Amino acid sequence: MSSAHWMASSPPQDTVQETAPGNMPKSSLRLSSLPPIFISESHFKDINELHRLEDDVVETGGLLSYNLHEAKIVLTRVLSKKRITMDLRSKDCYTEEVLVVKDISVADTGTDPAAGHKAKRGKLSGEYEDGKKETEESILHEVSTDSENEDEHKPKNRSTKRKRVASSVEQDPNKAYFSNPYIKVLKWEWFTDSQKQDRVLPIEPYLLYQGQIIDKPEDPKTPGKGSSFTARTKTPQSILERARADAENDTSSPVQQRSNRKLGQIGGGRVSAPFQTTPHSKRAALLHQTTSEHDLGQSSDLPEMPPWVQNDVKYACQRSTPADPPNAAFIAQLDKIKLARLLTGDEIGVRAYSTSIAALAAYPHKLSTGREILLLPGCDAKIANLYVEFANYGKIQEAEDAENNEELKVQKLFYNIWGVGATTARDFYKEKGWRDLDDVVEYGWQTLTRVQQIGVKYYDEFLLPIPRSEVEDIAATIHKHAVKLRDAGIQSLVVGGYRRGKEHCGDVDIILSHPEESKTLNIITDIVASLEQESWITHTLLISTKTSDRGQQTLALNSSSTHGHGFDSLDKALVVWQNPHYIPSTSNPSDSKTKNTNPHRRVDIIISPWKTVGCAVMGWSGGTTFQRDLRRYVRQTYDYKFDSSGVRDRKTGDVVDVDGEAGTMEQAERNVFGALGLEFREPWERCTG
DNA sequence: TGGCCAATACTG
DNA sequence: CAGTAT
DNA sequence: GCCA
Repeated sequence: MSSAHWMASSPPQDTVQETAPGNMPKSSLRLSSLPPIFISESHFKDINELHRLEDDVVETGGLLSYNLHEAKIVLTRVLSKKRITMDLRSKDCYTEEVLVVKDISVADTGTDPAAGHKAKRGKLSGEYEDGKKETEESILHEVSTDSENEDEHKPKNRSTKRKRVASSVEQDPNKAYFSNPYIKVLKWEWFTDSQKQDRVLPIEPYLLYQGQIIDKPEDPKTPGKGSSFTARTKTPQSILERARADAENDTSSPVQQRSNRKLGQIGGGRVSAPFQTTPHSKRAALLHQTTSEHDLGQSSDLPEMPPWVQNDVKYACQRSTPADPPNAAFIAQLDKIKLARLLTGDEIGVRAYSTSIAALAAYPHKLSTGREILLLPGCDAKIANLYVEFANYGKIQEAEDAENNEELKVQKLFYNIWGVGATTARDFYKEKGWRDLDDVVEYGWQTLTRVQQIGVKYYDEFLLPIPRSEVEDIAATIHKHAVKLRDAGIQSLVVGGYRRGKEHCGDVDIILSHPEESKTLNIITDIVASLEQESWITHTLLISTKTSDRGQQTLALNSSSTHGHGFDSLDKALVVWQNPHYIPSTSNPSDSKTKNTNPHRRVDIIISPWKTVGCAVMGWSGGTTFQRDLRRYVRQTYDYKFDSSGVRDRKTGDVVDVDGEAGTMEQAERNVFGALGLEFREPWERCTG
């Protein structure tokens, strides 16, 4: 359709590139006097749509070009500058932004979405003087400060919004633009809108980016990875890098240790698909079919299945799941695939792998055969096949691919920002075009939410594992403050990963309660304030006081009903914690009185009324799948609704007391297990992942 | 083949 | 309302 | 991806 059209490397204006005789446009729009046009394919559905649109442009006499070094106009659906420059670069077109566009009058389309602001990154982690309350506000101030002082690096300041000189009538408003040699990236809508109006619209409101073509910059070093921040960062890196490395090692070590080398290497035979899903009588068929040559020889005797397998017990809360199961290495591979599902937004996949993994984690024997897996709830042919591959080769291609995928690696980086989920991580990558934290800071700082800014700021520190002893210190401090604020009747318990026995914790979760209900009312606010005052809490990411609020309302309206507490959720505060007592290292006295380098920690403080504290403890102590299955179990067997703030009958809405009488939080939790017909599981048996 | 993995609060 | 967190 |  087009080869003739875009070859034009001749001067733009005169190349009245008439379209093929046949297709005269219905529109009278003529673009033939404009410079060559390039259409960026980003965000177009498929190549066909792109071709169609190219045809549209050609029909108007537009001079299509595929060479960015001759095109002066680029039409795109991408909106962010960052992404635009990336697109250009991918076509081997390196540019430098030119901010001032033309000499005469620059219209002020106050809405220009691309009036880019680049927040200077500069001070990231660890760079802030702690001073006292370096609260959220201070961050925001820093932000705005940064962004104001900045933006100056281009000689011509950006959109110094000059008022339009109402350049009269039909002077060509584009002329001043096309008199310069810069490449102009316009919103695609410029074309479609022009089509609609049958005239060449001023490009100005659609101008996203204007760039001057420069030589391909040398990149002598591209440190790329190793640290979340690239060399651009001023922050001293050694600590951060080590920190990150530690964190990563920690994640993989307990799992990877268990070697699988004994398993592999059965012949060189390729494992194609030993287990296949067949619509009917799938399982039976599978059990007899296949496997003979793939099951590593030890074909016949399977170990005796644990009771929960034999009895079709499928909820993770009904079985024991240790932290270091025999098949941890295999599970680690599945975790990689699961992460890929997570990052790509495949929630169903995440769910499925979580279930499979939980079952495998509860399985007490080292797997010997793919067939075994088929017996486990939540596991079927896919998982069995993955196991066979793992057994034969010691690795799983799909997992390796996921792990090495550049795009996923970057998205994972973003996902690890507190306050950034999979969707946003993908958005950062795909739409914004960011590739590392520097990009986030530099190009998007002001678009981040407050908590995301905090998440970025302490990115590395939040990834650091917290030793148990420090968890205990933090808990003791919180407990102490609670007692001070109320009385010695306060009880507290560290839950989360700590309670499950993890050596290193990702955060600290602590539940506070008091046998007297009135003593927990509004205590969350008081505790945060008190801890803030003593500088333990540096930021409050989120505080939820709904229960207390409701309590007060109920009390106000109905002063007689002290027990009318409809529990919905627990009061809680998610905060950033830092030990304010910095002990300067003797070896490095230079930073002695300089700054507190104690790492910032994520701490969740949860308040529970005593009468539901068992539910709170239970709801906060298990692994994710344990909790999920607990809710499913409770729904399925009783049609109740389990919540960390209590249990209710789904039909009547009535509160069901599962807590019973208890003197301690642990006892209360045991009561809940019993009341729900569950065998008690120690916290360290709830490591479902 | 469709449903599933819960439930709730806060933020922008 | 979508997104994220617990 | 598993299951009813």
